[in-house]
Amino acid sequence: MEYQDEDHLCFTMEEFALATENVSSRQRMSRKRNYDDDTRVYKSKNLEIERRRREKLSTRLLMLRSINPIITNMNRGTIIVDAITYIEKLQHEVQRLSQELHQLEATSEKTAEAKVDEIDAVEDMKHWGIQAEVRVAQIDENKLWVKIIIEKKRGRFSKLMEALNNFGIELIDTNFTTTKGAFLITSCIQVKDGERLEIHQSKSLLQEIINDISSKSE
Amino acid sequence: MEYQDEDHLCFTMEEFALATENVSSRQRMSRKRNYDDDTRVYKSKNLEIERRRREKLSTRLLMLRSINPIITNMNRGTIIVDAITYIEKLQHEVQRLSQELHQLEATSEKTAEAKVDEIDAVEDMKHWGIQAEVRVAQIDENKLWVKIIIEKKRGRFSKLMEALNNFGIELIDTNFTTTKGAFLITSCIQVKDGERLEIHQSKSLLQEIINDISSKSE
DNA sequence: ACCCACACGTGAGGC
DNA sequence: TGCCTCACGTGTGGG
Repeated sequence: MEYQDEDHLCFTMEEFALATENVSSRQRMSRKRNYDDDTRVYKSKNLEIERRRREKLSTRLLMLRSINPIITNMNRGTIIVDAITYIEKLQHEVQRLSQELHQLEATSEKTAEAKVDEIDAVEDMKHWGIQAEVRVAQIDENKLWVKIIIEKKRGRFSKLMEALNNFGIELIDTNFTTTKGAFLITSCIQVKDGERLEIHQSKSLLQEIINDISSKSE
Repeated sequence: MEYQDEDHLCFTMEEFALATENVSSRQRMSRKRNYDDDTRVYKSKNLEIERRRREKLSTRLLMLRSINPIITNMNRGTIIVDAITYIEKLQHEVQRLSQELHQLEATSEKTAEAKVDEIDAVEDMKHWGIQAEVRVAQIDENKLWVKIIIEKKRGRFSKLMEALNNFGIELIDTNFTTTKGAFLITSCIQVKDGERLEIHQSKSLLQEIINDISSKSE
């Protein structure tokens, strides 16, 4: 835009030489830079190259200025210092965000990790050769802790609930999760008042119920 | 480091003038820049100012180079283009991180927001006249989050499971707890494939189911 | 020898 | 007016 044309450049060079040396007796050089009939005029070889270099650098500075939103001045120096402050701000923001994200992931990844663990457990179970797992532990005289893993099929859970209810087993606290291809049920169950609770019997009963459900839904 | 001292600078300037004009008759200028006894030597007024400006700009460029870790070359132009690419990379990283964070927050905040939305639904439930509480929030296009509080009565939970199963509702994750006189069920449910999921319909359906169960077990 | 990048001093122009 | 920034052409040193 404010670039002078070639002639004016040459003229400026001449003026520069004149002002530098204050020589008035020298004849004026030709307007065309490529003329070399006048051997007094020295033309540097890397004139255009230097011109391209300056142009490229200016373009890059303009690009640098264009991508950061915080600009205080159009100056060549302030472009750089603005870029520096912007880079620092971005670095701090990245650090803050990654830290925040990491912190937030730490809380929500526990479930994912647990799920992954369960998936692995299910995979291990398939290696183990049995599709259903029943574990029973006694909590107190009429409470049991139960863990059940069965194949995931529609309606099995409600049937299991119904069967347990029919056998007088009451679920106190239950946690029920589906992972790919399996139900995982952990529950604290309680037998009816008056009935005696024996861990092996309960486990057999649970296995019978599960077998019944599995055979019916096959 | 490769900065020449003042004397050499002056000498370079003299050499530059000599080479430019090829004047051999002129006497050599003094080494000190501030001498002006030789009036032939033209000294621009903004020489030191320009020198400070260049020095400052060079320093800022070095600072700009020092804060970005990715440097391909020591060149003045590559410093700028490296800064540009680094800023772009930082911008993308900030955008990615914030988006990820926002997305992660949305999963945990959606339930809260939905809960707030459903609170007035719960208020409507009191008009319905039954002690049961049903809250429904949408997780994604075919998943709902459900919270149910009903009176604790034997077999209600299994009946509820059965009813839900009959209506094509599948329980993915369920947490079931009995406290004094009540069942508390929170569950992530999923409708059958092909069925469309509408939150108010699902809530009405749940309310009907619970109402039916409650009336039958009265 | 060439090429490239940089520093230099200076004029032009804007405020 | 002065101050400040920029573009210019050139010399120079390193590869």
